[in-house]
Parts: sequence; structure tokens; C-alpha cells
Amino acid sequence: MDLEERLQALFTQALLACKTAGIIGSDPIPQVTIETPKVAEHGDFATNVAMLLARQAKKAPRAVAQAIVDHFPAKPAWLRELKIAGPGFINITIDPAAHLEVLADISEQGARYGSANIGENRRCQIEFVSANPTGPLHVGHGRGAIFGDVLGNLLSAAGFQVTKEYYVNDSGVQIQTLGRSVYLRLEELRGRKVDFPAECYQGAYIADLARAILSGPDGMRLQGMNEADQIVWCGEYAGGVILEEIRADLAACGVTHDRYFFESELHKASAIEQAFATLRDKGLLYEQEGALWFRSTQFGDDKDRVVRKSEGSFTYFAADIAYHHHKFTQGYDRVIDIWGADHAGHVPRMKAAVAAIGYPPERLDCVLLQMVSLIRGGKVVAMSTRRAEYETLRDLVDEVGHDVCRYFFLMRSHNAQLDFDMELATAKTLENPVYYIQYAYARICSVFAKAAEQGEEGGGRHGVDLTKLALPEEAGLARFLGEYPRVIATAAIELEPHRVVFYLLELARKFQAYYTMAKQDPRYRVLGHDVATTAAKLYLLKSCRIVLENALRLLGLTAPERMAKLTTEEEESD
RNA sequence: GGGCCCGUAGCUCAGAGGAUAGAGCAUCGCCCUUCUAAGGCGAGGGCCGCAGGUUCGAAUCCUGCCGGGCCCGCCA
Repeated sequence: MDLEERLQALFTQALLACKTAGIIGSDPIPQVTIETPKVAEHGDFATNVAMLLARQAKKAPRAVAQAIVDHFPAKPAWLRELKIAGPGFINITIDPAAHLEVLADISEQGARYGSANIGENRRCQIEFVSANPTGPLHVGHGRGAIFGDVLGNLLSAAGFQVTKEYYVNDSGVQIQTLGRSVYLRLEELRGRKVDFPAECYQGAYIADLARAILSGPDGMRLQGMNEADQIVWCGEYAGGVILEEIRADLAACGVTHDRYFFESELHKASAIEQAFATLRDKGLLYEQEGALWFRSTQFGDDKDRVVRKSEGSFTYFAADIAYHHHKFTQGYDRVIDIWGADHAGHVPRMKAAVAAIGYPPERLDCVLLQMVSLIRGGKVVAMSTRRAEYETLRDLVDEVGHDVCRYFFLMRSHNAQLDFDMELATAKTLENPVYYIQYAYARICSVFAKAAEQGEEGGGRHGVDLTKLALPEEAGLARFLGEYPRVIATAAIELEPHRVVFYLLELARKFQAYYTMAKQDPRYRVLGHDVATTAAKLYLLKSCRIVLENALRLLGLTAPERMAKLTTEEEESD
């Protein structure tokens, strides 16, 4: 139990005592929240519970606070002082050494430190990227890919059994169009003059594919097929090749899915018909103007949706219903879809579908990622999928590197639009927060290397004298390390990985500040003290290293033990 | 016209009922005999879009308005 939980328990006891004494009414006592004051003079912790109770107690908030303090259980040794302040806060001061206790937990739990059991081992599927295999991934997909990957790690750390899945639309119009696009380029190569239609994929990669087919073993065989068969073959072939390229691009930024689920599997298993049977039994399907409609308005959508077009084919949404039906029959307790903000309008219908097939819609979360703009030279790079004028994810990763790419996609709330500023990501590497964080980690490793060199012992679990960590920054650092599990828990509950990014940056800052103090004040040096002091300081550093490493791993960033010296801008101009 | 997201320092953004609103970048000043100065310390800079309301207390919750992004198909 950490300090906040212990304080919460003590205050709850005090409130019960007040209730027994008749000072506060018989209403259920409120949840005691322990917060961290922004100002140091307000103590280590504070609670506002007296102000919340003032109304029902019909007393001034400060009087209620006084009563709570009077009825407080016997103070444990680590609790120094309770002080009533301001409009009715109770400020709490604790023995700084108490903050250091967490170091033993960190040391003991190692890579597991920060994990929680919110998920209680429930199964959670998270679906992301799911781009149609009709062309390379662009930077917008990159955000979804890295966000999804890290959200998966986060939920895994929070105690869910996570499966990361990619839904592949390998049938339907888009693959037909892809096939036709490749086929037409093939015809061009064979010397036929063709009008390349606007709705076909314009990118140069289409012609590249056609060229590869023509010069490959299938080139001759295709000649013997009729046009329709050639188009089908081209679609399947190109889709397969492009999907492999997508897979490779994802791998280049450290994203792997546990499973690729193909839309064609749904068709093979007649999953759409089966899902429809369920809906039809409930009277949720009806025909109108030759099309088949799903009564999504019964579940809060603003209009009913077509699931089978009047020309007979299913809509994309029909397959989505079947797919989500499938997800839940697979035994997932929880399903998360990660979509671009342009799909916001799909959320009500998807939730409606989940409810209609008989699952509580809360079991589906749709996380919407706002749009990404790539900034070069202070200007937004115009992108057009239609004209195939866009920056690919692969080019971005190649240009800025794996870690910077991931960090930049993760550093914003999913509700905020993301400006991916290439100037910041590349040219100003010295101010880049990614390197700053990694440098903190490398510095710790370097101290340990030095310690080993000099034969100084430390970081061991036994016999560490924590009283040797008497500097205020040391208690502060330990305290901040102690907040890590809470950050993970909140981030997991809110589905907000960026909270971990901000925590990590702040931890790096706190460490760097502490470390640099040694330049002015030898007490801040880690090595070179008496054995017990050095051992204690190394023990603190070991904990910092564990938390940095755990957070970096969760975000999928590398934790380098040393960093190559980069050149500064002045040096470059020499 | 309707829906979703956003509006906070010069710029990019955290903070989502608490006390004196934060960080990075940019600007200015100071600090290297030492475990990596790729660093640290400090300063300036804010009607938290506007107007009402709820509350002991609002950047945070509610309503309206203004500005920006995305969407509103028997497309995917």
C-alpha cells in the first residue's frame, strides 16, 4: 500500500469516528481524495474532504477540518503533521524518509514495477491500422499504428490479456479497383493505349507491380486468361504484395500485430448472413427501395443504415457488423477500435450494431485519433490520397528514425490534432525530448559502469541504509518514482498513452537536475563517498533506471546504455 | 444547417472541481578542474476564445456565442 492509500484509510477512519461522535451527519461518508499540493508550503499531501462535508455538517469548513484532525487515529511514525489551512484544506506533512520506502518495491519488482491488475486478466482485443492493402501506409496511419501498439502495451501492463489485430479488407470494391489498376498498367506495358481512370490508384507503385508481374513467372500465364480473370488475379496478387510491404513498414517502426484477420474469412464462413439472421430474428432488418436496412436508430444512431445495397452487394458496414460479432464470439471481454477522426460518424452505428447483436455497447471502445499534419519548413505538406501525393510512413521513419517517430506520434493526446514538425524531429536533434530522455538513462548506465570500474558496490537489495539519502531531491525523486504505477493505471483507464510520455519526460528532467547538482555540490555526486552512502545513492539510481527502462519499453523506445556524441549546429558549420 | 474534436505563454501543447495555471521550443542572464555541458539554475512572457450560470471554490462542470479541424453516401 502506498502512502496515499494509507492516508486515505486513516482519514476514512477519522471520518467514521466523527460520525460516531455525531459531528457529521448520517449520510455515507465521501471518498477521501488525497492530492498533491502545487506549492511546497502546503505540505506533501492535502485533502479537501472537510470542505466537502461542511454543508451536511452545517459547520464552517475549517471547523469540520478541526474535528477530523481531533478524531484522527494514532499517528504512525512517518506522519509528521496535519495542519488546517486556507478555506479548509488539511495539509499533510510526512517524514521525507517515508518516500524512500518505495525504492525497495521498485528494486524487488524490477521490470514488473508499474504493472497493475485493473484488467483482472480479462481478454481485450485491440484493432488498429487496418488500412486497405491498396497502397503504402501514410503518416496518418503511423499515428494509429504507434498509438495502438502502445495502448496494447499499456493495457497489458494494466493486467489485460491483449490481442493486437489488423483487419484486412481483402475483398470488395477496393481490391477490384486495385486489380483493375494493375491490369491496366499491365496492358500499357503490353503496348496497349489505355485511358487510366481517375478512380483507379494513381501511384507509381501500381506500375511497378505491373512490371514485376510481367517480368516474373506469372507474366506469360496471365496472357492466356480473359480480362475479368486477369483483374481478379491482379487484385489478389497486388493486395498480397502490398500487405507484405505494410507489414514491413510497421515492423520498421516497431509495430507488430498478433493477428491479421481477413475479411474474406467472414465471407467464407457466411458470417454476414449469420449476423443478419440474428438481427432479422429481432426485427432489426427491413427492406426499402430494394436495399436492406439495419434499424440502428433503435440504439441511438441518427439514421438507419444500409447493409445490402439494391444492386445486391453488402456494404462495408455489413462486414463490420459480422466482424464485431465475430470478435465477441471469440471470447473477448473488451474490444477496442482505433480509428481516424474522419470515422467519428461511424461510432454510433457500430455501437448500435454491437448492442443489436446482444452485447453491452460499453464493451466496445472506439478511440478516435485526430488528424496528422506533416510540417516541412513551417508549412503543412499537402496530401492527396487520390493523386497518391502523400508522405509515406516508411519515408518518415527512414528520415527521423524509429524512436523519434514513435515519440512524436505519442506525445499528444488523441483528442488533439498532431503537427509532425520535421524541423523539430530532425534538425534540432539536440533539443529533441527523445534524446534527452534516453540521455538520462545512458547517464545512469554510465555511472554504474564507472562504479564497476572503481569497484564501488551498490544497488544491491540488502543492507542499504536509506538514511544516507538525506538530500531533498533524493526524497523528491523517490516520491516521483512512487507515482509511476498510478500514472500507468490512469493512462490505461483513460486509454491515454500520452500520460506516460509526459511522466517519462518529467522523470528525466528530475533526474538530470539532480545529477547536474554534483557540478556545484559534491554531496550530489553518486560515487566517491563512504561505502554506505555510495551504496544508497546507487540504490536510488538503480530505481530510476528501472522506471525509465519500464516506461521506455512500454512506449517501444530503445534504452541505450550509451549515446554517441552528436555534433552541435556550430560544429556542423565548421 | 446538424454531429464530434480543439481554442491555455511568441510557437507546439500538458493540466479536466481546489490554494500562487505548467512543460518543451524561442528570447535574455548566470553556472564547466569532477560520474557525458547532449547538461543545470534563473528571468521575462497569460482577461486559460467571449458572455452568462452552477459551486465555499471554475482553465476544468452547464448554456449560448465566436474561431479552427474532421464528418454528415445504397463510398471505403
